[in-house]
Amino acid sequence: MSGQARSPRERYREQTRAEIKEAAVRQLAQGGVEGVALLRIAKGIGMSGPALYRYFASRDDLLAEMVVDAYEGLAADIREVDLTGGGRTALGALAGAFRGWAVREPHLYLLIQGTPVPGFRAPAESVLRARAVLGPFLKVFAEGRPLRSMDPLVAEFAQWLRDDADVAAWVGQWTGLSAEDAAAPVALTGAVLAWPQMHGSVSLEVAGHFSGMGHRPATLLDTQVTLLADAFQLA
Amino acid sequence: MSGQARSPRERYREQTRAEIKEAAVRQLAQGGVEGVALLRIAKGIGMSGPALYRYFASRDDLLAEMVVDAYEGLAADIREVDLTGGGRTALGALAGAFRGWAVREPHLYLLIQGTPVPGFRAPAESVLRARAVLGPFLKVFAEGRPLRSMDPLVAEFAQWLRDDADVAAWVGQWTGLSAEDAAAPVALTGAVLAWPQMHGSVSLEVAGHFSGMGHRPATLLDTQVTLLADAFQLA
DNA sequence: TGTACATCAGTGAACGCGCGTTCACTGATGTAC
DNA sequence: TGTACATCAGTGAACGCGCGTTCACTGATGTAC
Repeated sequence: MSGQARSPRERYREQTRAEIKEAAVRQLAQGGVEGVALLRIAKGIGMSGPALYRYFASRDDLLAEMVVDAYEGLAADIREVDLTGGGRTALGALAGAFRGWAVREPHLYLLIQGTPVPGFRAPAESVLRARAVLGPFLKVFAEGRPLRSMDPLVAEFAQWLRDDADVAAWVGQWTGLSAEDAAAPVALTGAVLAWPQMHGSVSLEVAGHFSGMGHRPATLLDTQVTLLADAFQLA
Repeated sequence: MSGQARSPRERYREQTRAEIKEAAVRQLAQGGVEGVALLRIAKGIGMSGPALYRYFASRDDLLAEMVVDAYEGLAADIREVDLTGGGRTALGALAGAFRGWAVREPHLYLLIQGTPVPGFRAPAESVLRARAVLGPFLKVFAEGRPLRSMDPLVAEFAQWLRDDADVAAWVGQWTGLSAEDAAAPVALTGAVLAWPQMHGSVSLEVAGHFSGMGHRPATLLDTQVTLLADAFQLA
């Protein structure tokens, strides 16, 4: 992560941490969140149980780090999408990257976007990571000219933009717009509307609810993207 | 359920079964699926643990019945929606009923539409119940005239309709259309597209992912419904 | 209406299991002089 | 370069917990004659 010179011990430590997290992800894939068990992880990588406490303060700590890592992984894929050209092409590419990551890491997608784990408080850091995921969508929708039917939703997001300086800063960072610009609430509305659109089909696909149905999930997502692009009259 | 005369013993038995399920739902609300524990349920209703085995063969059996009940509850709410008039008004009412039930019973919504429980196979019966939920949507979309951009998806669903007699029968039952009618795949496409649209915003709302965001979830859902109604040019 | 028997609801004890976490410890690795 | 000490990684034993499920049983309720 940092470019600082690290001692062999530090290098080894980080390597072991990574190994533990990899084992945890493997267990997540097999048995869901409840299947992530420290003792079994330890056994899996040839350690005794208590040894893990050298690396993570508790099971919840490990889970919290996995959540942050997952958001970061998704955000990284989104970040790599080429936005030059903008418009509905860029939107489709973003949505494709979103779905691509989710299909590749279904258990991780469900970890961060699925049923919340009872008693487990998501780390505050994950909100920031979630914003990194949606950021590029802001850029695309800043060029949008929404249909009249979007007005009520745009109005609500405009209000939010006025009330919440953090959100305004986030929008500004990705679009260069200030909260007063008329395009700012449009960008925000588009991005936040894109989220449930994508989540709708992607989460059902990843959870297996489309099994036995005669359509390609990608076609479904493309169709949803088109609806959205039309509503914002993207080029 | 049936109108048959039941002995006092049978009445008592059903009453106890219901009581057990109510306690299970209460635990589901508190601690998620993993929080549903037979021993704790028993304690909650003043019974000893093993007594529950008179009523349910296993924990999975109880869970399976809860899933079916939940689908039935949602389907019942949907069924009561007044569809006279049709068009986007009817669609909005259906979507509102869908969200209304989910918001009222968030844990049940997550049970049937959220992250699948690892190792737990959903009962086959639940597929039928799920179709009961989507049935009324078929009726509304049978009147739709989809935009060209819907063509790829409609084509895939038309193919499915040709391949799967069960689905064709289901569509016929709600719309009176045969699989050859051009309107049949349109109805199917609309209903199945409405599902992820609604699920997208409803599941994020119910899972708490909208907390701290400055919009009314109902407005978001209405907007998604409008996109859909436009795409099918509903009256 | 009364009696003999079958069915059913419910109990308490016990099973084996895997879990998260703590503790006192051993031995290896790094650091200061 | 060598020695004394501090830091760290890892272990084995043990804790208390709650779980699903089985078993042999007791007592109440229903049924047949």
